Amino acid sequence: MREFSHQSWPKSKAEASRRQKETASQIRLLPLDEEPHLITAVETVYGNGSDVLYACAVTMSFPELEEVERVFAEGPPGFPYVPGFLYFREGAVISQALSNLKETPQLVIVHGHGTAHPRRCGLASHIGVVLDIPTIGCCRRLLTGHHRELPPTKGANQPIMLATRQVGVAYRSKENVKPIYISPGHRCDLPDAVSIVQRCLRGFRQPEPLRLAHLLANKLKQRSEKKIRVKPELAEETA
DNA sequence: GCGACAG
DNA sequence: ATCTTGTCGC
Repeated sequence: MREFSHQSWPKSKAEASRRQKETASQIRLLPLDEEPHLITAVETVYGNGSDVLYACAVTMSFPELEEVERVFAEGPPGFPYVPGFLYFREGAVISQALSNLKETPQLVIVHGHGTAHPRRCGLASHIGVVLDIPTIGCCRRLLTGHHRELPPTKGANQPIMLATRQVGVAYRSKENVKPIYISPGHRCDLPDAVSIVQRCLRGFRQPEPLRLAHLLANKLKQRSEKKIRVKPELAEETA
């Protein structure tokens, strides 16, 4: 996939905020220009103690949802964790993982928000603009905005409102389970974002590509950190 | 000033 | 995100 164009990372929240406003002006929320055949999901997990991020990107056929490719990357965060500024923390390692893909997908689902963001430029939107690819943000928790309560039934949904604008959808992807939060990132609109995520569900809370990316990113992390765990009460005997 | 706050 | 065992429910 397209090579990541290196950027400098901001040194302050003010600078980061300014970058987001500039980037937001480049976001295009239009219907997908083609039915995707390949969908990639990318997810990052955090190392224990060590300051390392582990990213995994998984490509699946669509709508069959069979895995076709998995790639990884790891590296240091580019920014401290500050709610609203995830791109500057995870963007580099995510871009690196995506650049390892042999085949370019027609759409990328990012674990994070798209336009459901204080400056309407969440992780998914920023990744989409920088790499010029269609993206969707799919998140487990709300960062900003509000929505009415959802019935417990699968498929229930409510608009996520930011001031008077709808920036996404709270969607009950599984009965009696907390909703997921869907918002378009770039080169995709809200109806298409919701439709695609719906069609990626396979009985779990998270859409299948994201669920798999999460599992594999954690597998990479555990292999990389080679943890040796011993039950405390058995430590003496073992030692 | 206070609360809220993706990973 | 993570620290954390068993447990309740589909």
